[in-house]
Amino acid sequence: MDNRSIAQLLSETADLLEISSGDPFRIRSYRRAAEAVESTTVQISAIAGDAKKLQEIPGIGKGMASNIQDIEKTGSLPLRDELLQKYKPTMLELLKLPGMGPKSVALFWEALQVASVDELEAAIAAGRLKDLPRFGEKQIEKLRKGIEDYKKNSGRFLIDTGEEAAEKLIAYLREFPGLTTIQPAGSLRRGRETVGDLDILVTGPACAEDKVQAAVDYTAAYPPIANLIAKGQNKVSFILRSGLQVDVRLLPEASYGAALQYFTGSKMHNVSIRQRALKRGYTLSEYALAKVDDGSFVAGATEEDIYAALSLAWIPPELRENNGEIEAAEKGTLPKLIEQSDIRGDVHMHTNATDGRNTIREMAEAALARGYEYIAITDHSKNLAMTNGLDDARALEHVRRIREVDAEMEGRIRVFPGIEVDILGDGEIDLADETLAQMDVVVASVHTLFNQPREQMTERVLRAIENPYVRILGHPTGRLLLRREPFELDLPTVMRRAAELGVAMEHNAYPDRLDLSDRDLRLAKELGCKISVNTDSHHTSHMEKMRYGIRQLRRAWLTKEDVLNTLPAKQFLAALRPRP
DNA sequence: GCCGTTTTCGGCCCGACTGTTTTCAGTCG
Repeated sequence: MDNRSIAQLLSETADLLEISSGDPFRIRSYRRAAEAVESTTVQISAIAGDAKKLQEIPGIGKGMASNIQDIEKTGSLPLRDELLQKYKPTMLELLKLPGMGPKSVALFWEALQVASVDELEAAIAAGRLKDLPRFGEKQIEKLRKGIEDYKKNSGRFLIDTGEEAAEKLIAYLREFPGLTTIQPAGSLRRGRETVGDLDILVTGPACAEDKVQAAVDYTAAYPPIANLIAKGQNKVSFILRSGLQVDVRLLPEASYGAALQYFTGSKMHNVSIRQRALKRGYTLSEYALAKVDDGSFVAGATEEDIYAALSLAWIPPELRENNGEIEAAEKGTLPKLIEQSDIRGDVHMHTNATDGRNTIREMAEAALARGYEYIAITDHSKNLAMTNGLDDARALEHVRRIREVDAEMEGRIRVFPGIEVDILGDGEIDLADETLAQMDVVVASVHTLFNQPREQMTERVLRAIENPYVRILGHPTGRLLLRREPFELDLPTVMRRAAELGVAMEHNAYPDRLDLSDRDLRLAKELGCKISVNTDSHHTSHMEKMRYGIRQLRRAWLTKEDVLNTLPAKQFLAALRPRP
């Protein structure tokens, strides 16, 4: 079993323990172990036979090592099975609703025998929550909205989950001789935040009509398949253990480009493209672009051929949403979209001084290895007590250490001192101005403000960015996809003021918290609001998540010029709001 | 349940915020 699945089982056990009001420290151990398994570079299944080796991983002790061995052997662990006798697996789903924690899940179960999102929805509709302690009108309304939102998104997976699943499957398919080109299409290729299912296109000599059956059989034998839905001439559909549905299509080389174009979508883009084809006497299908009158082949081997035959420049998949990209492709005015290699620095990251995993030096080395020219270390401030946030004294001491590391790196990479401060309930920043004055990068973070009316929220954020030391507004929408609704914040007003003040807007690149939607990003550009795309890395390995942020920027038509951290170090600092 | 040591057990990141409380529980990061 892969690390992620093991981590998931441990984490589920922690959730179940919490619902059963188990020992909080024991619960934390399971959570820590889950995190350790997820973030370690060691492949757990490879060393599962050796309890000693397992215990070398920090956070894994004797008991946890034995739990992991049980997981490898049986696919579960005794404690989890035991708890699942008492509670239902669907209760874990309830925890995903905003405002729902283990105590509420336990309460609903004990008082109402409600154990799933559907049952909760029915209970709310029937007014059965009214007599419950702690549940007044507002709480019930919040839950109702939360369920609505959850249902809208459920069934979809975050892009990184989709991408990982795709990469594994592609690696498997590559083992089969004669499959030369294997590529994901659909929303994964378009770089959407979430994917509903995976479309994988395959071609090569082994996909020729008389040979394809062997490749189809091989695909259908992919070990992680939980449920094979269909196996036909050139298509295999299945559901993975994770619940993700996958469609693999094996196509002859001549129609590969047509298929890629067709299955990449989006639907609206394809409708427009096909209309355009018809106007020119062509018809476009997933097999080819052909003449309407005699059906003769025009193009199909590559996407470029097809677009060119329609007098269009090739359109990057991220733009294919029928938002003017076809007109731009016709006129030759498609933007040169930002690329990952344009990014020169990542200016929001944490170290083990607070809740990060690595030292300043380790973060700097990892960033250097990625080819960055600079980073900013922005650990948490004291308000986030749970992260061991820095008070003024510790923050200043941290600045000193960051400067030391900066010197140690001898110019190979710059390491800027910074901090991620919280915006408090009154719009104040939780550290003194004298402390902030020592920082190159002050990220004022919205993420601790919750559940507030839109006006109040907006007012506090506006107040916070008036602080002259604040240079970047962090987590501007506090958006955690599939988990919570976006903050109620008057974003245009905030962006307008940020633009006036020269405060940059952060776009968090992390897949589950891509802060700004395509629309938000376009709006920022329109309003002249500067954008910095950061990973908020808590571990050296998190820096690679930058690519998801870049995809999102591309979807919003942004170019290198629209993003601050494509600038060299000095210009980057100069482009931020001037310090008092 | 882990860790570190005091080698056998005690300590383990906690403060803000909300809604429903009439003094606080639950959730969040």
